[in-house]
Amino acid sequence: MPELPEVETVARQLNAAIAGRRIRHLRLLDPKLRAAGRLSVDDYRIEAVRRYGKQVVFELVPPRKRSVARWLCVHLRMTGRLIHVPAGQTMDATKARAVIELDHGGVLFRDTRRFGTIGIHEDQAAVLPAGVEPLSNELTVARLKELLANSPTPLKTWLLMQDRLVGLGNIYASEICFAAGIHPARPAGRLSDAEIRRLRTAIRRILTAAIKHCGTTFSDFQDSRGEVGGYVKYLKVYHRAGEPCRRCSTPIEKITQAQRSTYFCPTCQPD
DNA sequence: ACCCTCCTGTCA
DNA sequence: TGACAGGAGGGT
Repeated sequence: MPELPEVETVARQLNAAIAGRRIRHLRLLDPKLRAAGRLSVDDYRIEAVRRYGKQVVFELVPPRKRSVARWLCVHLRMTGRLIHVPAGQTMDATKARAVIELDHGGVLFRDTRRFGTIGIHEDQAAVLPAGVEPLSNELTVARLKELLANSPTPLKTWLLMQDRLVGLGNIYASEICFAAGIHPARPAGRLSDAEIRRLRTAIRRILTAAIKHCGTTFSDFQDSRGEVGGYVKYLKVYHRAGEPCRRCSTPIEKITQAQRSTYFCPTCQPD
């Protein structure tokens, strides 16, 4: 489910709802998460909730001034959800892998496939993603060209590599290739300057629009308020195999790249 | 570049 | 019953 726009949506909503709250206790219910809890976050105050790459990061300040700040990092992977439960509402933890109990209300971590992870860190450097944030000023045409240089990897697969750009996943990678008019199998390092400019524009335009619509719900994404993402109706190619291209009516094709589905229009994205 | 694995649920 | 699903790490 969650790629950059979905994670951004959840982080913004949680920040608005619980910044300033104190964590009473982080309850790890799924034994798979046991390793996360070696550092405690109990009694820490939530200064802010932000997106780092695809992670939702709770920036924490310690209860006593002498001790050091901590970062509680949640990676939702495929099916993770963070649900804000306001004070006074009963927290149904039966399907939760973890519960963040706050001084007022709390947050449930639900995650059907249990791929999601929780980590607690004491230095921010360990939390910062390796790749470039695609919506930051860092992503100039020149920087993108540098990142792409010499890579033989097919463009769509390249877009999923989190040590280059962070935050893109399977849905938006296909959508971005379509918006840029580039075939997903083109070697990333062999794009023309004009194509690189189109690619950068597409990355920013699609992500910004998707954030504006609170992400994409394909099957089960829900934000922290339990609502679905509104970007689904804007998808041009993802999950539309056989359906007519919205631009030229050619049937959308589906191929497999790096064991994952890719969707594209063979007319709008010539080889 | 290919393979598999971690899990569970849903759909053809 | 098998294919597939928004992610990512590992191995060859």
